[in-house]
Amino acid sequence: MNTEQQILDAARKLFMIKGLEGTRMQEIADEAGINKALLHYYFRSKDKLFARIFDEAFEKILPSMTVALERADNVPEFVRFFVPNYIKILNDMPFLPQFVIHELAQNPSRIAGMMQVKKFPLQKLHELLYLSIERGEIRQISTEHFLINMLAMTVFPYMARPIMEAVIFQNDKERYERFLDERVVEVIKTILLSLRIESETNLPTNEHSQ
Amino acid sequence: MNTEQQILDAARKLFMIKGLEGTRMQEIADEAGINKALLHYYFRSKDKLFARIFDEAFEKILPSMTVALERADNVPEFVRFFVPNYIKILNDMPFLPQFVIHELAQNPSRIAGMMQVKKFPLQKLHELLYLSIERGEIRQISTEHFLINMLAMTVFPYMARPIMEAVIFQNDKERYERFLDERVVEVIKTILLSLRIESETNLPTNEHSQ
DNA sequence: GTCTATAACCGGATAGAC
DNA sequence: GTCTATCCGGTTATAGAC
Repeated sequence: MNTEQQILDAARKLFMIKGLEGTRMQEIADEAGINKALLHYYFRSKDKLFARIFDEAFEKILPSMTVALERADNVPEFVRFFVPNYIKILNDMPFLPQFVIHELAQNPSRIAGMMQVKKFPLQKLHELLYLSIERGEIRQISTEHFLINMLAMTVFPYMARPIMEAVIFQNDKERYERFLDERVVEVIKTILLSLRIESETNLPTNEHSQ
Repeated sequence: MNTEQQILDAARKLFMIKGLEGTRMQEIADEAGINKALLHYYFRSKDKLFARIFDEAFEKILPSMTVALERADNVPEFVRFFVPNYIKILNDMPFLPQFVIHELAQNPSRIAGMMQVKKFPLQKLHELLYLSIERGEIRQISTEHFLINMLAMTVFPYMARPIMEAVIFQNDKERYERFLDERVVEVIKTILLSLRIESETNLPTNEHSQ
């Protein structure tokens, strides 16, 4: 396995949890099993290495929404496709949202150049939602509140894990893992019920579980 | 106004957004309008000053739940009391959750000594919820999922603001503020509907709004 | 209590041998 | 490409005058 990739893996692991300022170049070198000077040989500076990791992380945040919208013909279909797929990403990279948000809070300009932000298909979701509302299939709700509600319930258990695991689960890691496994079903159920789609009360329990 | 308080105010403001590693002692001194050496005179070290701010912040996270539970005789009452009160705290300190979670992710042991964690009245909420479920007033749901759903929808719009404001609201700060104002009503409505309390469909819109 | 000056340390970056 | 040794700037912390 080549050195550049080892560095990127080590940097990702550390930056994700400890952030830009909290991570030492020495730590990255140790984690990658190489010399500190090599980091500069491959990436010139800490800032450049970080930018690479951040951009790569940001890439993973938005596209799954686009995919889910392309495949869905109605709101329940969208929810049932989006939630399990997003949770799959979160299981792979549990610190992703926390990382991106923390760094964006310090340096909002990082988001400026990102193309995906402009391409974000909010309009597509809006049309899907309002078609359903006009048909009387779901209750009146704004696209923004709907989207934030769904994202919140999906993402929050991962972001807030340090405090939730301690306060609610007395630091029982395994119980928290099991709790996270239940989220796919629970989030879909809660979202659809809150839209008052009565016929969706009985949901399949494992079709989308990982 | 005394120097110690000025220092604490400055430190809180900066630590909240930039974190422990991201904040310079010089910045805190400048913000407080005093000399850098005075920081050490009053708090000995950066770590000790930070610990003071962190503990004080953590204090604000849990108690409002306890209060809401003490005053509530049933689930809708609890939700209607908790959500607006928590949002009031978040409006005062929008970075509070992000701050606590980020620092807890680096150093989970910070939570170890906190008494409030052990005092957290999960059992009380559990009893309230299961009484309602047995009475057939609300659907079957675990206390943990219910609590996380409510917290997620309440807290997430504040935590994720940097990315949500950019992606969904094209960095329109005022629109985001208005969106946040709508959350009290929207979160209560979504939670109660998702529990299938049909009679709660029509909610008062301003009783608890700030 | 508050300041200036400085010590002590740490971390990112570079030079240069191999 | 990879290493050791070193530089240099910045940051925390302290000494000591007022």
